[in-house]
Amino acid sequence: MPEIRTRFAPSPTGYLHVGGARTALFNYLYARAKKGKFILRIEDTDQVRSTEASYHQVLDSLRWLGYEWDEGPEVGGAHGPYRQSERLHLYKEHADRLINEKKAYPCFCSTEELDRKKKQREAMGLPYVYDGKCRSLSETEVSEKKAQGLEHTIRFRSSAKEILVDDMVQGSVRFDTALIGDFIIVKSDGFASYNYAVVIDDHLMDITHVIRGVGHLSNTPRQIMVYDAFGWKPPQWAHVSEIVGSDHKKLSKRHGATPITAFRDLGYTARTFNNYMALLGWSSPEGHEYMALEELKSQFDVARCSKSPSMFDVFDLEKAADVDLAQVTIAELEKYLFPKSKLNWLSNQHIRNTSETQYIEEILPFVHSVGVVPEAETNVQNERLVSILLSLRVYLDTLGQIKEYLPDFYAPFAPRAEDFRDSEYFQSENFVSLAEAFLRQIGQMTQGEKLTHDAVKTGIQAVGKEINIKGKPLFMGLRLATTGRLTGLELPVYLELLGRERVVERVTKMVALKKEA
RNA sequence: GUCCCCUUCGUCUAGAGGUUAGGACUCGGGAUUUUCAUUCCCGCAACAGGGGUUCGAUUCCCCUAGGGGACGCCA
Repeated sequence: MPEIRTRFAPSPTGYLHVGGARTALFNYLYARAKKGKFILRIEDTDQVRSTEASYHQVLDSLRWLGYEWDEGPEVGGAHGPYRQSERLHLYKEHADRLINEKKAYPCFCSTEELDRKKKQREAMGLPYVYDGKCRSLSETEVSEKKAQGLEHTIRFRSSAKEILVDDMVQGSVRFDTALIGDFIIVKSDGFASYNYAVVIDDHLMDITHVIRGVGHLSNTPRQIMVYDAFGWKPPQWAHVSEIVGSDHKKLSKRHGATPITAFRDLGYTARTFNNYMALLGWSSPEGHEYMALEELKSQFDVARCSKSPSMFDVFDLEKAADVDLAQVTIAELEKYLFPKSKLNWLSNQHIRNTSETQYIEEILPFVHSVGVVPEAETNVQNERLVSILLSLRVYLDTLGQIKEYLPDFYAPFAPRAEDFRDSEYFQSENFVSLAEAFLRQIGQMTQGEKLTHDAVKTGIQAVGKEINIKGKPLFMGLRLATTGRLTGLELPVYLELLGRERVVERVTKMVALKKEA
């Protein structure tokens, strides 16, 4: 059996979003699952819209996601070059061959003329098909027109027949080529058009499986005609369902066509994203949902892909009305995410299940950007930072959320009386005696002794005995007195991480606040 | 308009001609946690509608409705 070769062929006309990334993922996974090769090809024949910046963005995104390509730009390979703009000679050669064999012909019809005819057909309620005006131009007519300097395109000469697309996902789908007509394979600027270039490239690159969005299904008969004209064998087709936004429409700027890098910047890991995207339209035969890339690489099969579209449902569109989610800042974008999405749940699972070292390594850049931890302490050697980060990880849906928690441990403590006006524990008459008793307990500890988990526990018990309260009032009162908050980590852990000095400072400030009030 | 595709809990999905239609996220309730969270248990919630075929259809066929996609010198 020949080696399986898949490819991802983005056009560098924008950034990579979830739709494109998922197509890349499927191609990558299929190649890996079948021990084949994954090829990256850049389709930059649209001279107007392709940009170098976009090219770099796309590669950057692909690298972040971890889809190392076996052949492609910046890696090379035996089937290069891998940018269509560098393969022009190949398209030319093959187009000449088709013209010589009378399977293609030059067309001098102007855009205006074509537009007019198209509108006429539309007005009659008919699908637009090229009328074949230039189909039987004689050679002398052709050279005359060329001599006049008229621009021309090259059209493929199609014949009416039925074409059966045998698709691994869609099944057998029939198309009538009479509805397609003679389509353009070379544009007047001399560049190959998509439906033609893709065939030349896929054939020359020995692509065995074309996995792409179902939007391409109706292009497939055109491509099959080109394969037939050359006498080549078409690849296996696999047209996977499109990903739609919460509005049930194809991902658009407003509805989730957010650059994949935005999710990276928010603090979702590539592991999370790959796992989540794999679940959009595919399911593991074992029914697993939480999966590492390794499992995906061995289990994925395009044959298990669903035909129905899946919704990328992570944004609250009610909130995001009139907002272009592809343009807003990361901080802004975060506000429009559903906090309880499956994506967040998966992300949390991945954060808490990775190794401690990997987690620390990955979160450090985010810690850095919060800006409250002193530069000198922002490293893996800092025990306090590391303990804090490890205690907090169960709470994080994204690495970026660390910014919610860090200031509590590092920023100056400045409680304000109005924040506690409605707190029953702060208003309680026991509050001061409770706080002071705890302060005395800490004071009894020898100089320099660390406020450990256990020391806090025994301290709390002693306070309870002394003041003669127990239960919730004891704990909540002390929590408020020592942290200025009613929620957070388990109290002993919390105080240990805060450290003796900070705890003393907090209790002192809280007591002062209470006495003032 | 023409052609193609789709429709299982709110969402991601499993499923097979006979199942109490399963799981996950969310949501609700409870237990544990002397807080929130975590964890655990329980629960709510779906086969778009109508016709066939069949002993039996959510599963196969047809129609309707709704949705999506394609119909470019874009890819």
